[in-house]
Amino acid sequence: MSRLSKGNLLPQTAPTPWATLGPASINQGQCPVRDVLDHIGDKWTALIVLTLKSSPSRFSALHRAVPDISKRMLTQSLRNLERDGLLSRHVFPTKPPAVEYRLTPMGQSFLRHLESLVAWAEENHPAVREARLRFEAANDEG
Amino acid sequence: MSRLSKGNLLPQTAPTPWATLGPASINQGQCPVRDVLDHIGDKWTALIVLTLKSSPSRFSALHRAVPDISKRMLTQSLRNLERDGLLSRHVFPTKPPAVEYRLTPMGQSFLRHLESLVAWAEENHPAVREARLRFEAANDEG
DNA sequence: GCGAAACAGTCTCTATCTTAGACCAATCAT
DNA sequence: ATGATTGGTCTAAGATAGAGACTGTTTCGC
Repeated sequence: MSRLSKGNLLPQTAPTPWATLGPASINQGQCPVRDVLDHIGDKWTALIVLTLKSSPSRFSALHRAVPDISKRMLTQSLRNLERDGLLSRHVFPTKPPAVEYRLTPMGQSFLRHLESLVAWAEENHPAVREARLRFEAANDEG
Repeated sequence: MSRLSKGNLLPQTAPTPWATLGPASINQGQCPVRDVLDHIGDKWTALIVLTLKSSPSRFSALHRAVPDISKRMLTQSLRNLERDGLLSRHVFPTKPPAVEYRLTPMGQSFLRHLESLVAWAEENHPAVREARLRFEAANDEG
Protein backbone atom coordinates (compact mmCIF):
# COMPACT_ATOMS: atom_id res chain seq x y z
CA MET A 1 0.00 0.00 0.00
CA SER A 2 1.36 3.35 -0.91
CA ARG A 3 1.59 5.76 1.89
CA LEU A 4 -1.45 7.82 2.58
CA SER A 5 -3.14 6.52 -0.48
CA LYS A 6 -6.46 5.63 0.99
CA GLY A 7 -6.76 6.83 4.54
CA ASN A 8 -8.94 9.68 5.60
CA LEU A 9 -5.89 11.78 6.10
CA LEU A 10 -6.03 13.53 2.80
CA PRO A 11 -9.54 14.46 1.86
CA GLN A 12 -9.70 14.87 -1.85
CA THR A 13 -12.52 17.30 -1.90
CA ALA A 14 -13.43 18.87 -5.15
CA PRO A 15 -11.89 22.29 -5.54
CA THR A 16 -14.22 25.22 -5.81
CA PRO A 17 -15.29 25.62 -9.40
CA TRP A 18 -15.38 29.36 -9.57
CA ALA A 19 -12.59 29.10 -12.07
CA THR A 20 -14.84 27.67 -14.67
CA LEU A 21 -17.48 30.31 -14.82
CA GLY A 22 -16.25 33.59 -14.23
CA PRO A 23 -16.34 37.21 -13.78
CA ALA A 24 -13.64 38.78 -15.80
CA SER A 25 -12.36 40.60 -12.76
CA ILE A 26 -10.42 37.68 -11.36
CA ASN A 27 -10.63 35.11 -13.91
CA GLN A 28 -9.30 36.18 -17.23
CA GLY A 29 -8.04 32.96 -18.65
CA GLN A 30 -7.88 29.63 -16.94
CA CYS A 31 -7.39 29.89 -13.28
CA PRO A 32 -3.89 29.62 -12.02
CA VAL A 33 -4.95 32.02 -9.33
CA ARG A 34 -6.80 29.17 -7.72
CA ASP A 35 -3.73 27.06 -7.90
CA VAL A 36 -1.53 29.44 -6.00
CA LEU A 37 -4.09 30.70 -3.63
CA ASP A 38 -5.36 27.32 -2.66
CA HIS A 39 -1.87 26.32 -1.72
CA ILE A 40 -0.42 29.23 0.04
CA GLY A 41 -3.98 29.58 1.16
CA ASP A 42 -3.32 26.54 3.19
CA LYS A 43 -2.30 28.09 6.45
CA TRP A 44 0.80 25.90 6.74
CA THR A 45 2.13 25.35 3.26
CA ALA A 46 3.77 28.71 2.88
CA LEU A 47 5.33 28.41 6.31
CA ILE A 48 6.83 25.10 5.35
CA VAL A 49 8.26 26.43 2.12
CA LEU A 50 9.75 29.33 4.02
CA THR A 51 11.22 26.96 6.55
CA LEU A 52 12.89 24.94 3.84
CA LYS A 53 14.42 28.08 2.45
CA SER A 54 18.05 27.54 3.23
CA SER A 55 18.34 23.84 3.80
CA PRO A 56 16.44 20.62 3.44
CA SER A 57 14.85 19.29 6.58
CA ARG A 58 13.57 16.10 8.01
CA PHE A 59 10.03 15.55 9.12
CA SER A 60 10.74 15.99 12.79
CA ALA A 61 12.87 19.04 12.25
CA LEU A 62 10.04 20.64 10.32
CA HIS A 63 7.64 19.68 13.03
CA ARG A 64 9.79 21.42 15.57
CA ALA A 65 10.37 24.41 13.33
CA VAL A 66 6.69 25.09 12.88
CA PRO A 67 5.57 24.64 16.44
CA ASP A 68 1.84 24.91 16.04
CA ILE A 69 1.43 22.44 13.26
CA SER A 70 0.05 19.02 13.93
CA LYS A 71 1.73 15.98 12.45
CA ARG A 72 -1.34 15.36 10.43
CA MET A 73 -1.32 18.75 8.79
CA LEU A 74 2.42 18.65 8.32
CA THR A 75 2.15 15.38 6.48
CA GLN A 76 -0.72 16.64 4.43
CA SER A 77 0.94 19.89 3.45
CA LEU A 78 4.18 18.15 2.63
CA ARG A 79 2.32 15.72 0.46
CA ASN A 80 0.57 18.48 -1.45
CA LEU A 81 3.83 20.26 -2.00
CA GLU A 82 5.45 17.08 -3.22
CA ARG A 83 2.54 16.32 -5.46
CA ASP A 84 2.80 19.72 -7.08
CA GLY A 85 6.51 19.39 -7.61
CA LEU A 86 7.53 22.15 -5.21
CA LEU A 87 9.51 19.83 -3.01
CA SER A 88 11.04 16.43 -3.19
CA ARG A 89 11.04 13.70 -0.61
CA HIS A 90 13.97 11.38 -0.09
CA VAL A 91 13.82 8.38 2.16
CA PHE A 92 17.02 7.09 3.71
CA PRO A 93 16.58 3.59 5.08
CA THR A 94 18.78 4.29 8.05
CA LYS A 95 18.49 2.80 11.51
CA PRO A 96 15.64 5.02 12.51
CA PRO A 97 14.14 6.04 9.20
CA ALA A 98 15.18 9.41 7.86
CA VAL A 99 13.14 11.38 5.36
CA GLU A 100 14.50 14.51 3.84
CA TYR A 101 12.38 17.20 2.28
CA ARG A 102 13.95 19.76 0.02
CA LEU A 103 12.67 22.42 -2.33
CA THR A 104 12.85 21.74 -6.01
CA PRO A 105 13.93 24.54 -8.33
CA MET A 106 10.26 25.33 -8.85
CA GLY A 107 9.77 25.40 -5.12
CA GLN A 108 12.65 27.81 -4.83
CA SER A 109 11.21 30.13 -7.40
CA PHE A 110 7.95 30.07 -5.50
CA LEU A 111 9.85 30.83 -2.35
CA ARG A 112 11.21 34.02 -3.84
CA HIS A 113 7.73 35.34 -4.36
CA LEU A 114 6.70 34.31 -0.90
CA GLU A 115 9.64 36.18 0.45
CA SER A 116 8.56 39.35 -1.24
CA LEU A 117 5.27 38.93 0.55
CA VAL A 118 7.10 38.40 3.80
CA ALA A 119 9.07 41.54 3.20
CA TRP A 120 5.82 43.39 2.70
CA ALA A 121 4.53 41.94 5.93
CA GLU A 122 7.54 43.08 7.86
CA GLU A 123 7.27 46.56 6.44
CA ASN A 124 3.59 46.91 7.02
CA HIS A 125 3.09 45.07 10.21
CA PRO A 126 3.19 48.19 12.36
CA ALA A 127 0.67 49.91 10.13
CA VAL A 128 -1.60 46.89 10.25
CA ARG A 129 -1.52 46.78 14.00
CA GLU A 130 -2.21 50.45 14.16
CA ALA A 131 -5.18 50.01 11.85
CA ARG A 132 -6.46 47.26 14.09
CA LEU A 133 -6.30 49.44 17.14
CA ARG A 134 -8.17 52.19 15.36
CA PHE A 135 -10.77 49.74 14.21
CA GLU A 136 -11.29 48.25 17.63
CA ALA A 137 -11.49 51.67 19.18
CA ALA A 138 -14.09 52.79 16.68
CA ASN A 139 -16.05 49.66 17.37
CA ASP A 140 -15.91 49.89 21.12
CA GLU A 141 -17.43 53.29 21.29
CA GLY A 142 -20.12 52.35 18.78
CA MET B 1 21.93 13.61 19.56
CA SER B 2 22.74 10.03 19.87
CA ARG B 3 21.12 8.18 17.02
CA LEU B 4 22.39 9.13 13.61
CA SER B 5 25.82 9.74 15.02
CA LYS B 6 27.33 8.34 11.88
CA GLY B 7 24.59 9.07 9.40
CA ASN B 8 24.52 12.76 10.18
CA LEU B 9 22.74 13.71 7.01
CA LEU B 10 20.99 16.78 8.23
CA PRO B 11 21.10 19.32 10.99
CA GLN B 12 18.48 18.54 13.58
CA THR B 13 18.08 22.06 14.70
CA ALA B 14 14.99 23.91 13.70
CA PRO B 15 15.84 26.64 11.22
CA THR B 16 12.75 28.89 11.39
CA PRO B 17 14.31 31.34 8.96
CA TRP B 18 10.99 33.06 8.52
CA ALA B 19 10.96 34.33 12.03
CA THR B 20 13.39 37.17 12.24
CA LEU B 21 12.15 37.86 15.70
CA GLY B 22 12.93 34.43 16.99
CA PRO B 23 10.83 31.37 17.56
CA ALA B 24 9.11 32.65 20.64
CA SER B 25 7.43 35.40 18.71
CA ILE B 26 5.73 32.98 16.42
CA ASN B 27 3.28 32.00 19.03
CA GLN B 28 2.57 35.45 20.21
CA GLY B 29 1.09 37.16 17.20
CA GLN B 30 4.26 39.16 16.90
CA CYS B 31 5.40 37.35 13.84
CA PRO B 32 4.66 39.44 10.78
CA VAL B 33 4.94 36.39 8.60
CA ARG B 34 2.11 34.75 10.36
CA ASP B 35 0.20 37.96 10.07
CA VAL B 36 0.34 38.00 6.30
CA LEU B 37 0.04 34.33 5.84
CA ASP B 38 -2.91 34.03 8.13
CA HIS B 39 -4.71 36.51 5.97
CA ILE B 40 -3.94 35.52 2.47
CA GLY B 41 -4.14 32.11 3.99
CA ASP B 42 -7.79 32.78 4.25
CA LYS B 43 -9.07 31.16 1.12
CA TRP B 44 -11.14 34.19 0.17
CA THR B 45 -9.24 37.25 1.29
CA ALA B 46 -6.70 37.24 -1.48
CA LEU B 47 -9.40 36.67 -4.05
CA ILE B 48 -11.27 39.68 -2.76
CA VAL B 49 -8.21 41.87 -2.88
CA LEU B 50 -7.58 40.74 -6.42
CA THR B 51 -11.16 41.46 -7.34
CA LEU B 52 -10.87 44.96 -5.98
CA LYS B 53 -7.80 45.52 -8.09
CA SER B 54 -9.06 47.99 -10.63
CA SER B 55 -12.13 49.47 -9.07
CA PRO B 56 -14.04 49.65 -5.83
CA SER B 57 -17.03 47.38 -5.56
CA ARG B 58 -20.21 47.05 -3.64
CA PHE B 59 -21.06 44.09 -1.48
CA SER B 60 -23.35 42.48 -3.99
CA ALA B 61 -20.97 43.03 -6.84
CA LEU B 62 -18.24 41.29 -4.90
CA HIS B 63 -20.58 38.51 -4.05
CA ARG B 64 -21.29 38.02 -7.71
CA ALA B 65 -17.65 38.35 -8.66
CA VAL B 66 -16.54 35.58 -6.34
CA PRO B 67 -19.34 33.13 -6.98
CA ASP B 68 -18.55 30.46 -4.47
CA ILE B 69 -18.22 32.65 -1.47
CA SER B 70 -21.02 32.72 1.04
CA LYS B 71 -22.32 36.02 2.27
CA ARG B 72 -21.11 35.16 5.68
CA MET B 73 -17.52 34.61 4.59
CA LEU B 74 -17.61 37.62 2.33
CA THR B 75 -18.69 39.79 5.22
CA GLN B 76 -16.10 38.27 7.48
CA SER B 77 -13.24 38.61 5.03
CA LEU B 78 -14.22 42.15 4.21
CA ARG B 79 -14.29 43.03 7.90
CA ASN B 80 -10.87 41.54 8.45
CA LEU B 81 -9.47 43.45 5.53
CA GLU B 82 -11.06 46.62 6.81
CA ARG B 83 -9.83 45.99 10.30
CA ASP B 84 -6.28 45.60 9.05
CA GLY B 85 -6.49 48.75 6.99
CA LEU B 86 -6.22 47.10 3.60
CA LEU B 87 -9.56 48.35 2.45
CA SER B 88 -12.04 50.99 3.37
CA ARG B 89 -15.77 50.75 3.62
CA HIS B 90 -18.06 53.62 2.69
CA VAL B 91 -21.75 53.56 3.35
CA PHE B 92 -24.05 55.66 1.19
CA PRO B 93 -27.44 56.06 2.82
CA THR B 94 -29.25 55.85 -0.48
CA LYS B 95 -32.67 54.41 -1.14
CA PRO B 96 -31.44 50.84 -1.04
CA PRO B 97 -28.29 51.10 1.00
CA ALA B 98 -25.07 51.12 -0.94
CA VAL B 99 -21.75 50.12 0.54
CA GLU B 100 -18.57 50.56 -1.36
CA TYR B 101 -15.37 48.73 -0.64
CA ARG B 102 -12.09 50.00 -2.00
CA LEU B 103 -8.44 49.20 -1.46
CA THR B 104 -6.45 51.59 0.62
CA PRO B 105 -2.92 52.45 -0.49
CA MET B 106 -1.68 49.71 1.80
CA GLY B 107 -4.14 47.32 0.25
CA GLN B 108 -2.85 48.28 -3.15
CA SER B 109 0.72 47.66 -2.19
CA PHE B 110 -0.31 44.28 -0.90
CA LEU B 111 -2.10 43.64 -4.16
CA ARG B 112 1.09 44.16 -6.10
CA HIS B 113 2.76 41.35 -4.21
CA LEU B 114 -0.22 39.13 -4.68
CA GLU B 115 -0.04 39.80 -8.37
CA SER B 116 3.55 38.70 -8.53
CA LEU B 117 2.43 35.47 -6.99
CA VAL B 118 -0.33 35.19 -9.54
CA ALA B 119 2.18 35.76 -12.29
CA TRP B 120 4.26 32.94 -10.89
CA ALA B 121 1.19 30.76 -10.91
CA GLU B 122 0.49 31.52 -14.52
CA GLU B 123 4.02 30.67 -15.50
CA ASN B 124 4.23 27.49 -13.52
CA HIS B 125 0.77 26.15 -13.80
CA PRO B 126 1.65 23.73 -16.60
CA ALA B 127 4.64 22.42 -14.70
CA VAL B 128 2.54 21.94 -11.59
CA ARG B 129 -0.07 19.99 -13.47
CA GLU B 130 2.60 17.87 -15.01
CA ALA B 131 4.08 17.16 -11.61
CA ARG B 132 0.66 16.17 -10.38
CA LEU B 133 0.21 13.70 -13.17
CA ARG B 134 3.59 12.17 -12.48
CA PHE B 135 2.80 11.94 -8.81
CA GLU B 136 -0.56 10.32 -9.33
CA ALA B 137 0.93 7.89 -11.78
CA ALA B 138 3.70 6.92 -9.40
CA ASN B 139 1.14 6.39 -6.69
CA ASP B 140 -1.28 4.41 -8.75
CA GLU B 141 1.20 1.82 -9.77
CA GLY B 142 2.24 1.58 -6.12
C1' DG C 1 17.35 -7.61 28.71
C1' DC C 2 13.91 -4.04 29.54
C1' DG C 3 11.75 0.15 29.11
C1' DA C 4 12.12 4.55 26.88
C1' DA C 5 12.93 7.57 23.11
C1' DA C 6 13.22 8.96 18.37
C1' DC C 7 12.12 8.24 13.70
C1' DA C 8 7.94 9.07 10.18
C1' DG C 9 3.72 8.68 9.80
C1' DT C 10 -1.44 7.14 10.40
C1' DC C 11 -5.93 6.86 12.76
C1' DT C 12 -9.75 8.33 15.51
C1' DC C 13 -12.34 11.53 18.03
C1' DT C 14 -13.55 16.01 18.83
C1' DA C 15 -13.47 21.03 18.23
C1' DT C 16 -13.74 24.49 15.01
C1' DC C 17 -14.80 26.63 10.84
C1' DT C 18 -17.55 27.04 6.38
C1' DT C 19 -21.54 26.77 3.81
C1' DA C 20 -26.23 27.13 2.43
C1' DG C 21 -29.91 29.43 2.99
C1' DA C 22 -33.69 31.59 5.77
C1' DC C 23 -34.56 36.04 7.64
C1' DC C 24 -34.56 41.34 8.33
C1' DA C 25 -36.14 46.28 7.22
C1' DA C 26 -36.51 49.62 3.58
C1' DT C 27 -37.60 50.88 -1.17
C1' DC C 28 -38.63 50.43 -5.94
C1' DA C 29 -40.71 48.19 -10.26
C1' DT C 30 -44.81 45.82 -11.97
C1' DA D 1 -49.50 43.94 -3.27
C1' DT D 2 -45.79 40.98 -4.70
C1' DG D 3 -41.37 40.39 -5.53
C1' DA D 4 -36.72 41.95 -6.22
C1' DT D 5 -32.60 44.40 -4.52
C1' DT D 6 -29.80 46.43 -0.95
C1' DG D 7 -26.26 44.79 2.95
C1' DG D 8 -26.10 42.08 6.12
C1' DT D 9 -27.03 38.50 10.38
C1' DC D 10 -28.20 33.94 12.26
C1' DT D 11 -28.54 29.00 12.53
C1' DA D 12 -28.23 24.20 11.42
C1' DA D 13 -25.49 20.96 8.95
C1' DG D 14 -21.57 19.48 6.93
C1' DA D 15 -16.52 19.79 6.00
C1' DT D 16 -12.08 20.46 7.99
C1' DA D 17 -8.29 20.99 11.37
C1' DG D 18 -6.12 19.68 15.72
C1' DA D 19 -4.66 16.63 19.68
C1' DG D 20 -2.75 12.88 20.60
C1' DA D 21 -2.86 7.77 20.90
C1' DC D 22 -0.92 4.09 18.09
C1' DT D 23 2.39 1.47 14.74
C1' DG D 24 6.88 -0.75 14.08
C1' DT D 25 11.85 -0.51 14.10
C1' DT D 26 16.35 0.52 16.15
C1' DT D 27 19.42 2.35 19.29
C1' DC D 28 20.28 4.20 24.30
C1' DG D 29 20.52 4.06 29.33
C1' DC D 30 20.65 0.96 33.13
